[in-house]
Amino acid sequence: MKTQARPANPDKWVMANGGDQFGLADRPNSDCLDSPKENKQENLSFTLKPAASPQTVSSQVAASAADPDGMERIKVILHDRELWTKFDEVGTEMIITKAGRRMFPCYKVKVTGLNPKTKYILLMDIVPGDDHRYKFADNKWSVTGKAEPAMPGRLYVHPDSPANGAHWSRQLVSFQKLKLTNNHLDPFGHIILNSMHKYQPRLHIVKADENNGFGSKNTAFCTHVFPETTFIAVTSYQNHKITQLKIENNPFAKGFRGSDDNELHRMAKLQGKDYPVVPRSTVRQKACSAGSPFSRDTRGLQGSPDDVVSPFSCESGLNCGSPQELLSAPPVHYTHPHPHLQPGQQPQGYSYSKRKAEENCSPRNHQHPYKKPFTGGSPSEEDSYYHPSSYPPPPPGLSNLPTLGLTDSPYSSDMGQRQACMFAGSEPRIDEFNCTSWSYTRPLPTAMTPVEPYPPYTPHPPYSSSPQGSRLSALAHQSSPSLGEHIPHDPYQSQSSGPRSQSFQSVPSRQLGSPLREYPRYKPNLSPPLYHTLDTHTHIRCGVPEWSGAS
DNA sequence: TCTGCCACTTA
DNA sequence: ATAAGTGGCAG
Repeated sequence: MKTQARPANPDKWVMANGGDQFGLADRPNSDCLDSPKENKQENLSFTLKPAASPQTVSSQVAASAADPDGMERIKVILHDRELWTKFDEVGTEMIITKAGRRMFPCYKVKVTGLNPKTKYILLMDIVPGDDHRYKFADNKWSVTGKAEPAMPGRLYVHPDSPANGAHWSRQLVSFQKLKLTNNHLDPFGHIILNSMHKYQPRLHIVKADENNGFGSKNTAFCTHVFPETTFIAVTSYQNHKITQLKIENNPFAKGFRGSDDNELHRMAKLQGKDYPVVPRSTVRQKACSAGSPFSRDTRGLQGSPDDVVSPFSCESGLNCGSPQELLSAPPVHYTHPHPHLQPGQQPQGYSYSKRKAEENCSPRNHQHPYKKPFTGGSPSEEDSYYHPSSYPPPPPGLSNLPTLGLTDSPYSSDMGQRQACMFAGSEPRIDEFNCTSWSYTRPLPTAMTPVEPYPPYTPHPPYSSSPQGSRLSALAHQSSPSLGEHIPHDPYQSQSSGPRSQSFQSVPSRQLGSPLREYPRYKPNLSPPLYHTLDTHTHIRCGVPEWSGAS
């Protein structure tokens, strides 16, 4: 399979928050920025540049020389990290439905360190956290077997992409419209996941500058992973505590908030009774009283220090990996999947950040314990920004260009419709996920790497070592219409301003060989939103979506 | 387990 | 007003 490089410089790793056990995955989200949808299609094929070699572990400052693209200076702070942590401590569950379900908490990040004039594409993907299938019994999660083959990995390109650094930095980037589905034949471009499997969202920032455009040899990119965003996909909530957290925090679930009598009456009404009934939640909770199954052992371990910033991901010199990598992101996997899940695992309370230098964050990384205890202690740091999105999406046509960034204007008005694009990629796992943040670059297989079946899960996958040379294969995007969104602020956002600790982890770039696996893909043109899916092996497939206008 | 429908809420 | 996001529940 693929090689993996290992980190060249261990030093570089920065510890961020703890790593999770989960694999990492990241995907970009940006709601705030979301704009309306648009479609753009583009194919991208590009090669990644190697990031500069990581230099400093810690700060970005040093990065410049080694990091011509400045990818290492990019810092990403998870918005509303405290909320994510609350869920993570219990064992986050995300509902997946045939029609597609949004994530809650919503994945929003504050991105800093971008060159104001350089164009970037922000995208997310969600990779398997490990290769196990879980069950929830006795009020706790446990492994029941081996994971099913990964589905086609899809990428969700933030609707505002490509946009310049000033745009992305202006407000929170929200991936609010990203939806999760259990329909392997999903035609909407939603991210396809398997129920009762653990996943790790990952955010990728790809430089889409003309000078470094897609299509060209190297494309710098960096990947940020926030361990606290790991979750288990479910068709219905398993842990009552999660249900309660969702109800208490998601505005759309306000109707289920029991406070008061209202609830009793409501319940009674539902039950057709005249008299108040004890709120279900109450009942359930009692039943479930047990502590959360997930102990965050692992996760908890991840600990996030304060906020989670994943500043460095890029820093490592490599910052960037190729987009492909993204696509095929290696599964990261931590050794311990969830903390909760697996007992023996190491606690990740610490986060470490490594630089990508090494690329690998292999499990070995685990070694580095994160330091932080995971408390949520830190105040929120996140961001403070949020914002309306209003970028116009680029015209649909533009999008085709291979280069994402290049073509269009940044959020111009057209964007109204930008949409996120999905790419199908291989599914990487996070095995190594431990790393906190890192960026990687890896050689891409050619654009189309042959498809490989889903790589077996390896605890310590090898990573490709050299950051350089990675190239992206093409990413094709297509536009998809709908994704863009604006995001209102969340009620949840917290602001954090503090210095950030970065908690996120960067993912190693390994190259995975795994290209996208094939999958039945949905047809590109379908429905309303069109998304691009990219197969790895196929190379780009971008279907061009048309955008039908749907939004 | 998963799906469809329900009542409720936000946008 | 409509459209769409929520969890609960019955099947």
